[in-house]
Amino acid sequence: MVRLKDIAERAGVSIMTVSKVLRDAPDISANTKSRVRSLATEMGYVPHAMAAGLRTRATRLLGLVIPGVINPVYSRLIMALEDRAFDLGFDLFLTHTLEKPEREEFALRRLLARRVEGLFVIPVPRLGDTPRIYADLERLRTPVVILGPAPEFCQGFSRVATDELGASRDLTQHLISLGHRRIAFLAGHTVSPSAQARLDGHRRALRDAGIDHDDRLIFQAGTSIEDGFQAALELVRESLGATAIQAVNDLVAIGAVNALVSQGVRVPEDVSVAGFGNILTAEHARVPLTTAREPKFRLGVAAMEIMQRLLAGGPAESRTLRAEVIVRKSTAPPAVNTMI
Amino acid sequence: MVRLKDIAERAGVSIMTVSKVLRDAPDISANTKSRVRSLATEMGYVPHAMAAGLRTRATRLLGLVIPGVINPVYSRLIMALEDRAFDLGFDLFLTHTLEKPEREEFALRRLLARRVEGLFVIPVPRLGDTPRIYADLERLRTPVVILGPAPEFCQGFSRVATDELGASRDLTQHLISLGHRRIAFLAGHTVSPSAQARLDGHRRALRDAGIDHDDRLIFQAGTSIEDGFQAALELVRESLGATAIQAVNDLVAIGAVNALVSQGVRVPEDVSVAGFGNILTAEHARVPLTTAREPKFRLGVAAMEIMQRLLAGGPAESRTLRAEVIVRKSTAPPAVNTMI
DNA sequence: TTGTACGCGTTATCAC
DNA sequence: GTGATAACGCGTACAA
Repeated sequence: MVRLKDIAERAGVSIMTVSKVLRDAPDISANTKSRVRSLATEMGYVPHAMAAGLRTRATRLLGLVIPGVINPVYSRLIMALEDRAFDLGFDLFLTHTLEKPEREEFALRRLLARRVEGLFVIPVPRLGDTPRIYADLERLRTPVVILGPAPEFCQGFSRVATDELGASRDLTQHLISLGHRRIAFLAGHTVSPSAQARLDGHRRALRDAGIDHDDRLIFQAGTSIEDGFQAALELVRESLGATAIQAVNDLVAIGAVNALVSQGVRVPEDVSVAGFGNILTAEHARVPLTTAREPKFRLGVAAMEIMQRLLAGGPAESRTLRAEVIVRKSTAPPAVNTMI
Repeated sequence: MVRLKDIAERAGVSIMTVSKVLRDAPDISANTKSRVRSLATEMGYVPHAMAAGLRTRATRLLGLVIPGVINPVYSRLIMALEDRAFDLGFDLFLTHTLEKPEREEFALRRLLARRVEGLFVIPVPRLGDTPRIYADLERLRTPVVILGPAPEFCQGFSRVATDELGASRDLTQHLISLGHRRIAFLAGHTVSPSAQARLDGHRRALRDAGIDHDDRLIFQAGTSIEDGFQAALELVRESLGATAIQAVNDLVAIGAVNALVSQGVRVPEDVSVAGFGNILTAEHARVPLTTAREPKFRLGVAAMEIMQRLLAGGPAESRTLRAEVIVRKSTAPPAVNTMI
């Protein structure tokens, strides 16, 4: 590889002069600049960012530590994150924890050895004390932004997250505003805090609207298309008079739509279906659904904004963003004679 | 940050000795080793990988240049890639091209400046001559593995890809083996080479089985759930006597299932539906579908294998992997009296 | 406007 | 077994 030294020799100037030219320093004559520049191009010079970083003590490196890119819930967030970081001149390391604590610890230590200036982390959930590596991160004052719900031991770090309860409430309110009074809720797994928050939001909206909630309308579904399918089938069998369905996520909602149409129920003419839009991207989920899409894009931008302030020496800060309800050619007011 | 120098001073030995201890060199006394090691731990020493890399001229850095992690088609591949790279001690840069040539070029140049030892690239498709950056990569002899279908100007590089034609043919053969003779095909966009390959595979299977292909059974769909829905509706309207449907991908297939059940057609009892399994992960697509899943995991492993050989100085090599047909409680032989 | 001296944190080499 | 010296490629500080 071509070094500054090589260019300097061929140009008959010092290394320093070449270095200054390539960084466009003001104290170099136009003449020298053009000569050195064309030589650099001709010789195919590629700067050595790491060597420069060693000298300047600034690596412009960031680390992303997530369970895995296979989880589509976070892909928008990651896109936005990388996009902003790239434009700001940072390069981003990608590491997967696979939800394994040892692997997370190992990955973080390796990134520290790379001298990353900051870290974006989706922590591996675990019980017990603060893991050693997290204590180390705090001690080293490494800028860290936690993405999404943070476990207990991450309280000291900055954080960006979605207001899931609020989004779910908004979704229910939307259905209520259309005139729906009996809304079935296909819930997720009870152990999931996020699923719980969505159920809570749903309940709060009902309460705020003065609607008695009927616990029979709440079904334990799960998180997949098939889970939604089965739950909706059961719902139809029980004939509870629901005119709308809200699902814990969009996959469950799609399953519900499948089940409904298979039973001759039209969507959304007869029954409205709404769900939290995590998994399927807008381009794919072209089914008659109303979704509360998590503002993942804005989340990514916010995360990078916070990172910048941390890098500038600012204190930890957290932000919770509201989701937006997106109505896709879809939700309808309750049909007069059709109930399930 | 603690440096070797700091440890050396406190331990009363030379920097060199500390360096050797931490790399577990054989020519250091057990005594010195344990003393220096405990001191390093106590002082919270974190090695400086970049400085070491500068000296050894080995960065153990790889770059991943893809359109965006939002595209679920490649997420499994990326998972496997990162996993293997990590275990082998490589750290991975993530950069998005967003399908923009300028951005791709810029990203690649930045990674070269980081002195990555190799690159995994999903190239931005473009017409015309070999882009400058690709010519540079060849000239620099940078180890590059192209992921997926490669444009003309990437012929010189290594490559891993799926045999899409073969997978589609396998899928059709599976349907044929169940007794289906009239199989509708919901095709993708004609400009997509990949969609074209899948159609070709379908046709070849029909021909090999001696089945006349009826062009009316081929529908232009697209790539989304909604596209599949519309195409299947039209299929039902036209009453062509199909007993099975094969879709260009799993989203289109799901849309088709939706459409069928909405028309009172049972799946898979009445009509079998099959599709290429790209988008939805196995955990999510729990609908009655048969899929030919691209062996993304194996693709990622293969990509890293090739990269290792390139790093060792080996020549460019390419591998095409077969997909596997996965039958999910799904495809059924043709029903006697039900045709669409 | 250009050049010299030195250091960033580490390791290869070879002498002791 | 241990350490002195130089070098990796570059940039800061200051002198010329």
